[in-house]
Amino acid sequence: MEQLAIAVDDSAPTAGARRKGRPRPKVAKAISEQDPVAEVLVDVNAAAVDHTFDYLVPAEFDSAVVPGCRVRVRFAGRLVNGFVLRRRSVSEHVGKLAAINKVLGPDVLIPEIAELARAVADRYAGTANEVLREAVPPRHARTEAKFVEQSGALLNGNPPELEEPSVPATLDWAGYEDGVQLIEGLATGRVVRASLIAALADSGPDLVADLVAQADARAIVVVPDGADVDRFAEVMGRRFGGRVARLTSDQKPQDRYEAFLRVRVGEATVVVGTRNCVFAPVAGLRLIVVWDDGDESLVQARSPGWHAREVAALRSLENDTSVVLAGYSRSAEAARMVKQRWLVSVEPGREARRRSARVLTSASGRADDPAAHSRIPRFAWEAVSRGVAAGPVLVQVGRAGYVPALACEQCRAIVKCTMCEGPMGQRTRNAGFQCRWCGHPSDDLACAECGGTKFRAVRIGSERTAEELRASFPDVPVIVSDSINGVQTSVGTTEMIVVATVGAEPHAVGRYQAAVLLDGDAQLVGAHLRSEEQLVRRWFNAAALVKGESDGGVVAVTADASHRAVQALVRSDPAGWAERELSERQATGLPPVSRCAAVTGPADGVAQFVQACDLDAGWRVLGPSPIEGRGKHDQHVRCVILAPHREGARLAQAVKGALVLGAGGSGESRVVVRMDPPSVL
DNA sequence: TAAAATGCATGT
DNA sequence: CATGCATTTTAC
Repeated sequence: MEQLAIAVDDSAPTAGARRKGRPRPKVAKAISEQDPVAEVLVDVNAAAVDHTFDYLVPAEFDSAVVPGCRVRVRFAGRLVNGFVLRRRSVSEHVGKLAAINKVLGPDVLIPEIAELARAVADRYAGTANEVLREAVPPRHARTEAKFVEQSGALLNGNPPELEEPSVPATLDWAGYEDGVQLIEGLATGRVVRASLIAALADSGPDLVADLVAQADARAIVVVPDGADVDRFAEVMGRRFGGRVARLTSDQKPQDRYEAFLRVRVGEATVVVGTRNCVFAPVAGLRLIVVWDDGDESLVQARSPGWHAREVAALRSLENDTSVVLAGYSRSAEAARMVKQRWLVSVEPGREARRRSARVLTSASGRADDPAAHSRIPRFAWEAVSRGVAAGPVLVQVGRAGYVPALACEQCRAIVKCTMCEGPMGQRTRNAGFQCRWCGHPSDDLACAECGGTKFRAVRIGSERTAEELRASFPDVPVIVSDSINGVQTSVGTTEMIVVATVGAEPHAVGRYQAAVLLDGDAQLVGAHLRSEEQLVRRWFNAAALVKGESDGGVVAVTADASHRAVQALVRSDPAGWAERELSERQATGLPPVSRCAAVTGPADGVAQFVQACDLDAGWRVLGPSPIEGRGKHDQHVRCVILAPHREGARLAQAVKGALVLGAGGSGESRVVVRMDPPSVL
């Protein structure tokens, strides 16, 4: 083939600097002989440009332009980054091709992840770019240099020597129904997909380490937050040594990129991290574990809002990788997957369940004496008092602060913020009144309904709970772990009372002697679709922090003892609870039985958008209904489109189609579309 | 998304 | 028929 020489405009766009009559110099650049065309996914976030564009490969970059490398290209007049996905001999594009401007480092995006990003974008009606931005951490050139040979490629091809993983399982898997099958299935290299409910007495990291060991120590472990990463990575590190890498969102850019590259070159094959690590390019990946998949931090915050559980499922399908959703409870989604037989259920048998703490409810103790108008009912109080004689005691509360919500003493109306309608409260004992949403302070508060100026607390926060406990147990240290005082990740074995908001419970070394779960009733009535599911999840997570019954471990729940959520805890039966919850959602046709698209924005924009979607006649459209006015978006509405789960792909396609046509609008009239948001209704 | 291209009402 | 602003189209 003759050498291609094409006039290439490679000068940077210098606006205004160009003078008339003197055309910009065009230099003829040599183009690669072999496969001169590169398909580039440009980093421009618009549904309409969510596909590759062809560029010419200058001969000087011939060896560096490989699938998966980052490049800089001229697109629509500006220089943008992009990933090379393929090289080809010819282009289908009829117009002129521009040349790649610059190559930014080695191939960090492996084909498997490029395909996964595409699949995730399709599933969520988003773009591959917005997925890749989080799947591949930002480049850090100095760090990268350490991993790159002179050729400009990652030192690949000669995989590093890895120490053999320690293989044996350390826990009693026979105590789990179908536990042995799970372990053996992994060990023999089969693709297994399971929903694993951990026995409250077993440690999560130990369980997961067993699974990882069976999978050849080629695994990804996704956990909700940084504290979990530390706990899990420590145990993994003990068993798999240098093969473990942490990949979290709170790492500094260098550390994060270094960990990523250690995985990319095959030096690390066990990844423990927060949600983004589900995209880690582990060589020969065998298993993905998602821990506590009901936790909403596993949902990507930005658009398109993918869930690590779903990404893991897609990756498992595309790549024949085993997947285990594990935790002390079971999400409604996991229950659905079990029901569909896509996942097998692995749960503790009778004996294993018996090793957990004893659960006390108001039905199990003596009735309260009438004088007790205290925050903590008598039976729970006794649990604290007995427990704290022997070790740390956890008190789980619903909200942070002193008084999270106030009501007018006369008319009982909840006192709302004059700026944003948010609930007014007090953060600490001596603080003034302040809005919990927007922080707007108010010294002279008056009831909006009747003008009353006397109020009573309708909710009690962590701060005031701690105050009561300090008064009752003057000799015992009481610490608070919440968003105001800071979140404590662990406490020791000494006697103390730990007041923590849900999700902020420190782990106790050697576990708590007792736990008291307050505010359950309040969380059960505010009923959003998922509030009960979240509560059950938090209860089981808290119960797993407590010693077993044989060591005197006690969990006291103050919520209505007849409620099925409480019953699930008493019987230690999260699977049964999830199954029942699922059949209830089945009856109402709500997620996860259906897939949904939530469209939010100004009323006319939302209506136009829904109109523009090519909806199936069988799908349901809920709304538009006004959304809670926080700040200035109070005119906004929301429509929810519901489709049967099996038609989810078509729903995403319909929504994406409208987005591509620009039906999303722009500026003030822009609408936001989310597939399967964690909270509908 | 951001620029370019086209459409369309308004004004001389 | 020019001019400004809105809408649509295109980007390699």
